[in-house]
Amino acid sequence: MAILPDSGERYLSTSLFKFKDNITLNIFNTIERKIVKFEPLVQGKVSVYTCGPTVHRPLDPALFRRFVCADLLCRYLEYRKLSVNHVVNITDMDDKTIQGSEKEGETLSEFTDKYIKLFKDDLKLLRVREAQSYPKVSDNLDSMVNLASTLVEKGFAYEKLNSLYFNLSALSDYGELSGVDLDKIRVGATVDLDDYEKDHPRDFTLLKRVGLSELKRGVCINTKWGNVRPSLHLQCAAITQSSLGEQFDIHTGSRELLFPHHENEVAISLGATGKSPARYWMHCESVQYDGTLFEGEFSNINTSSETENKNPFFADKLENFTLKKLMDMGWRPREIRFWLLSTHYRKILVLSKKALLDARRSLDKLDRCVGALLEIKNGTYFNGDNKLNKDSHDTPNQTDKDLQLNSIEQPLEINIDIEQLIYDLKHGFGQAMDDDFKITDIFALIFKTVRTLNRMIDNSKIDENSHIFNKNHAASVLEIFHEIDHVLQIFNFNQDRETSALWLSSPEIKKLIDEREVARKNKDWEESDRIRDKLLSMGVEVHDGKI
RNA sequence: GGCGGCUUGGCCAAGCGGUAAGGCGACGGCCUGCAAAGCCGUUAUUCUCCAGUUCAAAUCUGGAAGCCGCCUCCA
Repeated sequence: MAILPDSGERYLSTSLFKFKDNITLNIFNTIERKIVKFEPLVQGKVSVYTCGPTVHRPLDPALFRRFVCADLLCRYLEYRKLSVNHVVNITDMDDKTIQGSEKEGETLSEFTDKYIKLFKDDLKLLRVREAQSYPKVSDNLDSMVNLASTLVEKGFAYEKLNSLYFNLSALSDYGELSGVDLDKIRVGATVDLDDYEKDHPRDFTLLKRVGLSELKRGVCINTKWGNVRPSLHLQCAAITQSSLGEQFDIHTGSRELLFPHHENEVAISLGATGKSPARYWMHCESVQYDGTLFEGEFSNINTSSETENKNPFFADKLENFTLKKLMDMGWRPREIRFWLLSTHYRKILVLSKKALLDARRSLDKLDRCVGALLEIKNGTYFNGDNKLNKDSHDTPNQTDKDLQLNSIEQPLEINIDIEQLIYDLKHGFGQAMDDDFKITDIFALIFKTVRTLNRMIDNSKIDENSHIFNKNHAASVLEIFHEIDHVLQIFNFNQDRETSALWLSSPEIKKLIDEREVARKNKDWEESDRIRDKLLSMGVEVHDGKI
């Protein structure tokens, strides 16, 4: 008689084991300010647009977050068997890239190509799924000019001293996305209005006339309004239209972009096509730096304000932490990805030494569990020879009655536990992701699972016949870990210690282990500890059992 | 000045009307020659504060305080 651990629900309805084909994904839609059910425009397909980087310097943590959040979305949509078309624009023609290239004495494309490569390298390191396309602004200038023309024809844009501006007074329903009230904003808070000749200070730039140096370098478009360059707002609006059409599914970006950028993208679209470009808007929150990343390293430095100003590290701002810099400081990209995912995307994420250390320790714990599973699966589980020996000698610690009970009841019950564990993991993962990507629920679930697995492994004699935890169990658990890792990309399934066989095949390591065993048997602790340190420095961890 | 967001243990972080998930850290125990890892146990009568609604509030309502983002440069 076995006890069903879950009241038997999954035995009654096997369909619970599989996800339904229709989408039940719920996401927070910024424009509606609530969590809504996601339904793609075209059955089975999803179009996603993410505001890309300006390629004048390497990515900073706020950008990492934007792309890792978009990655989580795209990977999950694919996990749910939807075909994803992800477009990320690249701003390679703006004030910063032009100034940067001038400073470096390079052509614009020489300059931006370097940073485009860096951008893609960083994304790869952070295990971000490659987008379907990365259209460059400089390759889409015609579509921008065409879009601007349409706006002029429809009365939404006007020319003033060779620049083109969007006429906000022509659009009645401006502000729906960000909720701004045009009558109450403080105009000129971040812009020097003297630089512009707009009819109304609220109007925003579509095409900006270029200066003489840009004209000489040919970094401009010749239009009927003059030699100009597209504004950021026009860039994104034109690229979404030319690559995804007048309307697409999901527009993602960071909170900072909501106003004015995304609001203006909507305005351009409304003016040109009468439609809002994206049906769903997803915004991730900002990243903040708490100044602790170099704590300890410079503890000897006196922290008076004068010293702080002199020490470049104390002055470090969030945007100075490039991926390379973080890696130079010893943080692995996987740890950075884990940190980026560890906070819900709509909450502020803090970059701190503690946060990264937490990520590291959590991943270590996960890796150890996965490492053990891999070894069990491969039949090379090596928890110290002693433990295995001990176990094989210790078995008859039970009465005949116990053995009888075990052979009949316990195995069945424990097997069900493994199935239950896998079911809970898969089901819990889908449920949490469907509920606006409740990633913290998933991490809680994973670590709960790890503890359960450790307990099973601990209490089990690992061999072919183990009813509690054997090769097949390990393989099944690894399979489900693999499955959810297609989305999360945080597991490490290629650990060096993947097989103890690898160590044991190394004569040197085998010899050291054997030597250490002899030393331990002779109670020569000094020698034993010395060998242990040596093995550790070679990346081999020994876990002792009883002598 | 406007709009929006946040405030839960030492730290991170769930919870969204039914009596505080999970992780890290710390402490105690098991295991060990000692460690490490793992396991077990302890670690918030209480959720920024004050009122209110309710049989019942961290969760709803009203008010206060603190912190943060954005306000048509750039992305």
